[in-house]
Amino acid sequence: METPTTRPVTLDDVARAAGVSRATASRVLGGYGFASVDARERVGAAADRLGYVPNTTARALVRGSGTRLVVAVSGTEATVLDDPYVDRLVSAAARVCAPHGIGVALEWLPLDAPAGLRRLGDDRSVCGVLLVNTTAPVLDAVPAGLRGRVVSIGTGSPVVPSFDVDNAAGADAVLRHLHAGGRRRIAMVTGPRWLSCAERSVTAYQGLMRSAGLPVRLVTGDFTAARGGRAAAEVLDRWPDTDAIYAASDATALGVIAALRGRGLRVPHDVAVAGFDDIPYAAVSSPALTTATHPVARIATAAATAVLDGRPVPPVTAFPSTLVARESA
Amino acid sequence: METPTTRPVTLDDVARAAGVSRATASRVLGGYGFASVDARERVGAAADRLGYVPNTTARALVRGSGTRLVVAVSGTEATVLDDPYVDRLVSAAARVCAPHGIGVALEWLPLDAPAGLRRLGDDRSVCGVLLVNTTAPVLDAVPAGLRGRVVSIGTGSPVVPSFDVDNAAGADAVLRHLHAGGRRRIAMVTGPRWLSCAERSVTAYQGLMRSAGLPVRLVTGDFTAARGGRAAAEVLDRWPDTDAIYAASDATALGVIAALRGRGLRVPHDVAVAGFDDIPYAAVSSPALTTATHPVARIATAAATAVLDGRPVPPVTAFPSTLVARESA
DNA sequence: CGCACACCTGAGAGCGCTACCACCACAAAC
DNA sequence: GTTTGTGGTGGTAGCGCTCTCAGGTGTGCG
Repeated sequence: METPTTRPVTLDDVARAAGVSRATASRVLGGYGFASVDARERVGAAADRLGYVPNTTARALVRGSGTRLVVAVSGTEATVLDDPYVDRLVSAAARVCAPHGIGVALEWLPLDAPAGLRRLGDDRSVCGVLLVNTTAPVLDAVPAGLRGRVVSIGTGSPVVPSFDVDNAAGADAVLRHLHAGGRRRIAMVTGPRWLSCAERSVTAYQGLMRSAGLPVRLVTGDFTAARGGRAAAEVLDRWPDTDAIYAASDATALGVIAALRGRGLRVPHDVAVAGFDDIPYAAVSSPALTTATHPVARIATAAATAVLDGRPVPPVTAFPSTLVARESA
Repeated sequence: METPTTRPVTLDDVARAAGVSRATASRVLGGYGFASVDARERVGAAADRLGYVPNTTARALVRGSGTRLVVAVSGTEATVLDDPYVDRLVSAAARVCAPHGIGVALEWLPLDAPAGLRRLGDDRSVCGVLLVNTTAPVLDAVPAGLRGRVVSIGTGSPVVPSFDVDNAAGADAVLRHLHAGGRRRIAMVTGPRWLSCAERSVTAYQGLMRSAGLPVRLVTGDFTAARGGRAAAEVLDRWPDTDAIYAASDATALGVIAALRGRGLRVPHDVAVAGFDDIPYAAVSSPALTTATHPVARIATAAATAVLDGRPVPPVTAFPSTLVARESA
């Protein structure tokens, strides 16, 4: 219990106090190999009494296991690091890693400089990498030394397992809801077009519109509210009779609604608006936002767990997205 | 450049390739002690050629420096870990720590079990702790071994330096704006009352109301939108003539606005609403939210930097909060 | 009694690195 | 000539831990 004020308690101290060798103490505390009941009890008691906390740094060194999980975020500019989506990912990963003595680092990995990946692979303190907002070429360039320790959130690839929400299903649910509400001239504000996970929603949108004989009205966005506002203006300028806008993110949808309101249009009376993500503020916006769920924390938790476990993972893990019908559509 | 496929490159490899001893290579790469120009060049070239990446785990072990910064979040229940505020804090800290080879862990530290702090102090892999949403008694209980490696975000204490937004100034700015807009029956939905940083806004509110001869109308909230909605109902039930509500967080304010709208009241015409934080969605809510800034990322960055540097820090660092006047008030 | 096969233990070799220390060469000062 | 630096270098002792390996002590069986 009482730390000797200055020097930290080591395994040697515990072993000495328990009257066994360091090896035995390690076996007991590590829970592997053989150990007599007597030894187990004595070591456990000594560890408790001395307040022993294993030095995970030393353990990681000898095991060669690494102490950090790196969340590598790509994108066109470093400001993506400030995205609430990334915040949520990092935070959930940090929560999963904490009990294992592993910390999370957040780095920006420019898409045009995948060499950074090699450095991560050579860095023995890195036990795994979560690739976010990346592209297939980058995934294909993952060095061999990193295989099995890296997963992608969003973009898929044959070489790196990916975790993401089922974008197509979410888009499908939202668009069917819009259609069921009588909307026929439905525009979509997309995410960044280079992002394959964002593109899956676009494909779903296009497929559904075409099969229903409805016009395809696409405007490119970037998931942000500001861009959503500008995109809404563009939609109305190009297709003034639009009666619904499907935004690829809730932030975008909120921006769309604000822009619509600025033009004197009522939501959902004149134009219905639906988003994607079900962020906390979707429920309290005016009008409350109709959207589809995006279990970001669950995705990050699963991805981090997969890397930590190190077991083989199916190439694609898709999390269901369900409709949340509120007022805006 | 070319990693020998299997075994990672160590300092020994670099030293051998450069024709110097490991000690010299360490000195060159570590940038300390003496080294001839010739040695510097040879070691640098060899390191580049072999693609050497220092093993920060080994470095941390021998230096006794730790590889993780723990964000310890307190609160009444574990769900505070899902707070967007915490996400932002963790993410910003992870970004600061990454270049130093340090990872961030997120843990819940129950207020009634500060013993967890001792464990963190005894854990040699922990290089520092960021205490979030904690209380003065917990801060006073910080073990000696942790002093100098722990800072608090929010709550202050004589023993642990604290970083936070200037709550009082922010509250002051918002309330003066409300008053200037002609509002005289201003209610406040507070944060959790046990949280001293939240209480600073309350004190500012009370002081301002009293000195202006206005009624004090307090309802307790918890920073969430859901609680904000219920609090708004309570305000209107108790004081139906309320003409403004100051919420301790933007999330709360959004909940308040939704509840007001549910009662058929117009914002800001019937009741003005102001928040605190200036979250990204404040600008696109309907009506756009009047609020005061809360530089969460800057606070976390400063706090993490302070812990990493290890230099003495002033007991209190307050970040300015400025009014952002929009439509809701 | 010998032998196999459990179960259990401690010595010790590192993991990759830093930093202390001894040492060398050479130059300037006594 | 001896001392006292001063720039440069290499040997090596650890940091705290895991895990292999050699060596115990028992028990069951031929």
